[in-house]
Amino acid sequence: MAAAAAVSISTASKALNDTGRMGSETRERVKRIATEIGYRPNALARGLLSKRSFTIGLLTNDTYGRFTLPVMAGISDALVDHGVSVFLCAIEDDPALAQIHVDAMLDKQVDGIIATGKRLDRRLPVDLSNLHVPVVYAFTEGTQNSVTFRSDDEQGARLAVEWLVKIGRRRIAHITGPEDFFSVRERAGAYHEVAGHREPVLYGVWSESWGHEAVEQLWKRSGEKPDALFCGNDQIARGAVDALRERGVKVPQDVSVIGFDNWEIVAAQTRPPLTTVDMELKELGRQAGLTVLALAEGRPVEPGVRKLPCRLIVRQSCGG
Amino acid sequence: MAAAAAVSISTASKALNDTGRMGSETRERVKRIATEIGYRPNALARGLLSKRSFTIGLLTNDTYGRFTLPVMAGISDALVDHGVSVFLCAIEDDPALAQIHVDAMLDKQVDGIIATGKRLDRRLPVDLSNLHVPVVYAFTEGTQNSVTFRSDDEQGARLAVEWLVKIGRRRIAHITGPEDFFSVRERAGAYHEVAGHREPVLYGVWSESWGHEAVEQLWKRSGEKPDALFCGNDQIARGAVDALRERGVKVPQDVSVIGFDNWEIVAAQTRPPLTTVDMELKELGRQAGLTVLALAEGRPVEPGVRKLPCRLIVRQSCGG
DNA sequence: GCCGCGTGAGAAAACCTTTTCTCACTTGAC
DNA sequence: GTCAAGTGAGAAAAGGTTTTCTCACGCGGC
Repeated sequence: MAAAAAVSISTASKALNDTGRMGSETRERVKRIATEIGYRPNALARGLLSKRSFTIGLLTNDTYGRFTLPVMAGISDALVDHGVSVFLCAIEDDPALAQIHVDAMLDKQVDGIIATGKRLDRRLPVDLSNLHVPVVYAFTEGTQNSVTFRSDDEQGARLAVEWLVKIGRRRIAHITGPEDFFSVRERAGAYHEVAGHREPVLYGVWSESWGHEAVEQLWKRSGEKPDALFCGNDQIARGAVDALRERGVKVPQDVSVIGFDNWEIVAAQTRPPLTTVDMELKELGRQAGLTVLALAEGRPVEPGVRKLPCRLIVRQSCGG
Repeated sequence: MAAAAAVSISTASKALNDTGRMGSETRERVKRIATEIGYRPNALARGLLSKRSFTIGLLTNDTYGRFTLPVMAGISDALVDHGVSVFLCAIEDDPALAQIHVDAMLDKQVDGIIATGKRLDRRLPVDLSNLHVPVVYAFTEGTQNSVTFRSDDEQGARLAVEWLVKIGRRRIAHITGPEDFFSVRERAGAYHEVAGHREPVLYGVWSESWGHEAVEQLWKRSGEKPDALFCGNDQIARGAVDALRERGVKVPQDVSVIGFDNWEIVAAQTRPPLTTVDMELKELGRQAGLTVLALAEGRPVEPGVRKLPCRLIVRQSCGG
């Protein structure tokens, strides 16, 4: 204890926290000695008293990290300035494991929990609705009266299709993932609104090979070919670009392609590099982090779903 | 406090922990009431007394998560059974940020720290050598007298090249990353030992386009072409496979290709799917986790570098 | 009938902070 | 010279748990 090294006991606390009444020279001396001996207050003891552990739990079922990592980076980024640390709990869709992690977090007196996933329209396999700590949902389905952050897929899709229209494309096809994904339906809806119904929507799976196959289907049909492809994610877009190259169709001269996700590793390595929609997941995480913090501190937060805008990342696959 | 609900104060503790002397019917009653009211001991208070927080810190500079995520999954997997939670601290090669995170972890009385990175031969930008908590290094360069876990890249490369030899390939080329990577040199060394010096090693960067370009170089040369490519990672392998396909060279009929990393997203989506070397990073994380735990509990652990064996994942890019 | 021992359960200290309360001493005013 | 006010600093409690210590009671043995 720093007090031992210096003078007293409770005086030390007041000196270090700039509280209480005391002579300025005493205060300075205590502070100096504290830094000299490298004193660090025990956060456990402090937390015991203040009921705040400066710790939050992050629950995710996204083992692969495609979506979680940027979200997490944002959360950490936002909270580190407030002295808050993050427990990472990967639960892999296992309800029992999830419960174990939640219990461990609660035991450790987390100030709040952020639940995140890999899909907007799925719940985590654990019920967080009646905890005595605040819960915020990020990129996963929340409960009634909760605060939920998600990307605005409709706006993102609109951004992409409007861009294609703006650069003069008229026959825009949409190759995307499984129709039971909420995001897929939202993006397809925006696509229809902006592009009209001149070209079909091809639903499939989230893989390069589907992108490849979808292009085969489109180009085998009679009639005019599309002059642009709006793809449901970057992997599909990449498969599509590869298929076009194999057919001798030039990207972006003959066909413009836009992806979704801005997954650097795919989008930037595609030839040509993909223009794509970024969901700004780091910003999403940042806001989620600040929101749990607000709730933990008792500041009021309006419940509901917050849709965060996407951003178009322009690379070379569009031309224009 | 459960005691209030039941009978006494310290008796409750003894009842729940199966310690002390007391009537079995009292013990049972306390336990029953505890579960009824959903009592959970406060880990902060417990940690304050026991000097064990059942918390460890994971420090990483791998923002992208390619290597860290499996390692982390392994750590979490190993420690969750022991009631240990993990603080994730992403530090992005920023020494100041790293120090902030380390300080926060120490304040929160972590029982130990695991440092992990994206490269075997680089240090994290923060000195962890004189902390009063145990430190274990995983997939990053450790300090003198520390415990360090790493993949055995030499053995992994040997596995790959021996496999190629076994299926009858004789002109095996090695396309890999920058020579200043320790892993690159180890893998190239093993390659030379097993394959001899009949084919060159092509050093480049960790990208698909380099794999693509390297194949161009190899096939433009006069003389016999390679009948197998051992690539330094899956991205290079993928670029190589794409280049071979464009040249009309059949994989695996004409040329066998092996990658490194078993990065599912690349290896499994390549056409044909890549045979590759898996570094077993999850197992590496698991062992690192158990090791900090051992150190935290005061059990002796031999310092030094532990090399963990890689495993060959056979898919379709090799034939044989 | 008395003493000692075993048994069950509570009291108290300790862990480390923060915060409130109290006390002693100084100083200024009348 | 006395009293009030003000100032500096320490004492003590609280937070929730574990552990050690103490105490009261009942029963068996002599």
